Amino acid sequence: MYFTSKSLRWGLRDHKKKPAMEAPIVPPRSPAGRAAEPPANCRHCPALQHCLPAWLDEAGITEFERVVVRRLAIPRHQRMFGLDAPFEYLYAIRSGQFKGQRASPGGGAQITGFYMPGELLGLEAISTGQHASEAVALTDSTVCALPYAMLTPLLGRHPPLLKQFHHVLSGEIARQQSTMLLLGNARAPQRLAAFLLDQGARSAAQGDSADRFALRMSRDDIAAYLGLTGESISRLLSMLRQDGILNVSNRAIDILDAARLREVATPLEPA
Amino acid sequence: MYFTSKSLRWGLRDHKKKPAMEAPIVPPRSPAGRAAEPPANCRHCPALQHCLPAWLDEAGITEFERVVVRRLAIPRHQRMFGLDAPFEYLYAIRSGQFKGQRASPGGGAQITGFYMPGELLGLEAISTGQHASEAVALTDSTVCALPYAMLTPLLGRHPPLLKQFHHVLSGEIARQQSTMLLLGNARAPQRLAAFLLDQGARSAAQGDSADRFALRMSRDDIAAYLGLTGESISRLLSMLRQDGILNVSNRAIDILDAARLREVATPLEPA
DNA sequence: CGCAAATTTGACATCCCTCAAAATTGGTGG
DNA sequence: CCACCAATTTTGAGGGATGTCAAATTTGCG
Repeated sequence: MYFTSKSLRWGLRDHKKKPAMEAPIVPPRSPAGRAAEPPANCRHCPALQHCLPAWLDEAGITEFERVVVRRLAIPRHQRMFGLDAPFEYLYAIRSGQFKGQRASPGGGAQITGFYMPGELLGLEAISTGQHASEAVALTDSTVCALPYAMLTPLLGRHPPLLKQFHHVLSGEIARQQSTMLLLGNARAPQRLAAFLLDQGARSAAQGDSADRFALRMSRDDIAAYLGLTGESISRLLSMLRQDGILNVSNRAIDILDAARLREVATPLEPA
Repeated sequence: MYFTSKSLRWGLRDHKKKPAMEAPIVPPRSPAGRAAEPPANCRHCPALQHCLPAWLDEAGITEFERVVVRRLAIPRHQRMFGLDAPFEYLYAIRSGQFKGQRASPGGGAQITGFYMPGELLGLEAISTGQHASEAVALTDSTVCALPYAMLTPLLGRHPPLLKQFHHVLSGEIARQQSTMLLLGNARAPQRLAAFLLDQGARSAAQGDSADRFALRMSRDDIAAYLGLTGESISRLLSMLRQDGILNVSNRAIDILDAARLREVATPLEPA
């Protein structure tokens, strides 16, 4: 039988119990109090070229730095902002890596993206003034907290800043569309292959190798991003290894045959 | 066996052949040439309160109208902009409804959203200067083409416009996150129930009834949005009707038991 | 009124989840 | 530096949700 009536009540997927072992929430309203870091210095920031002030002139950068309240250190596993927290800051990643996730009312969670240095976190909250998702550090990280209320007037006065801000917002929309395409149309092997290729490309964008990199997230994180289970990720990685496409050593990935991996990610059309 | 090696080559889902029967592409570079419509008049636009100039003062609206080149009529099934088209305009929906979709290299397609009056189309293209997705009218519609290059300087001079623009961009990010949550975490009945509730809410936001409305899109469109097949949508609608939750008459939906529909959309957690 | 397209319904196949247990890794204290 | 334990990862067996294929029915449009 198909779709029995009682099947309507089937719960969301939610396998192992979640110990909710996230790090304690840090009060988001006083980021400056968390770490006595030196004030931001964009000129020497390794992420500058991917960040908001990328195209600002010297005077603009100086003004921008005055707005950037302070650099923050976020240890691994710590939440930077939580669900339903009031929106006050955008966070620019200076170093490290984050995951963005949204909880479902049924207890599940979807990871909406992984974020690298130069990228902005919290963009979804501008609209409602409340964070609809949360961000968790995957590695020890540093970020710059940008008070949105002070950022806005700057945008009006510095066209390059405005342009870059819109570039970032639009890029996030485009990236999420790609993810939706994966979630809605691709089978599991294609999802994972596309994910690995994307991770490689991002690794390259940060100046590292495109086919040798370390995954910073767990199998379950990858699964929650791709709409699969951790077990499936594990099985698929084993297959790719057996096929000689990858070397996998725990979280270290070595792409041996990128061409074949691309074939897995993009199957040919049926003749 | 599980995930056999050759299963890696499995194609993307792609059921019935697509006759690619979309309407002919209208050259996107000269929207003013398509229809000899009167110039835009935001003050009397039914969609004003959801649109960009919502919070502008009189002088601001006048200036904004000078930027809005012209109103366009887009007949049902016509594509407004296509994949890989160069980005030049944002399109504000004045009346009607659109679907946004992104093609997958394997021949499939994911519908990234349905868009109502006052909403903006083409936001994903700001980042790269190329449209990564396409927009197709679900009903005869009218839109306003906003040349992005002329819009930008206006944003810097009118803070309410800038604020509304960011509200729209951020809202689109948040909406897509919700869709990803559905695609990655929810079973088919929950996806459809959530979709129907959302359609009802949007109907209400346009001033109509929240539990009596017409779906403007086909079953296959709903399926392509929810990551399912048209057959599944049909079956699920039949079940909801048999359970007394809905009345379905072709594309007319009548929600009889909204409380139960919400239960289907949000199953209780396992004890 | 007639035909193409959309929808519904049925039977069957399969992809991937669920449950379970073994193996490995990483962090921590001695 | 090593031992220990928790967390993560791997692997296996089996079942269920939903896709695929096919045919019947209804709807929409000229």
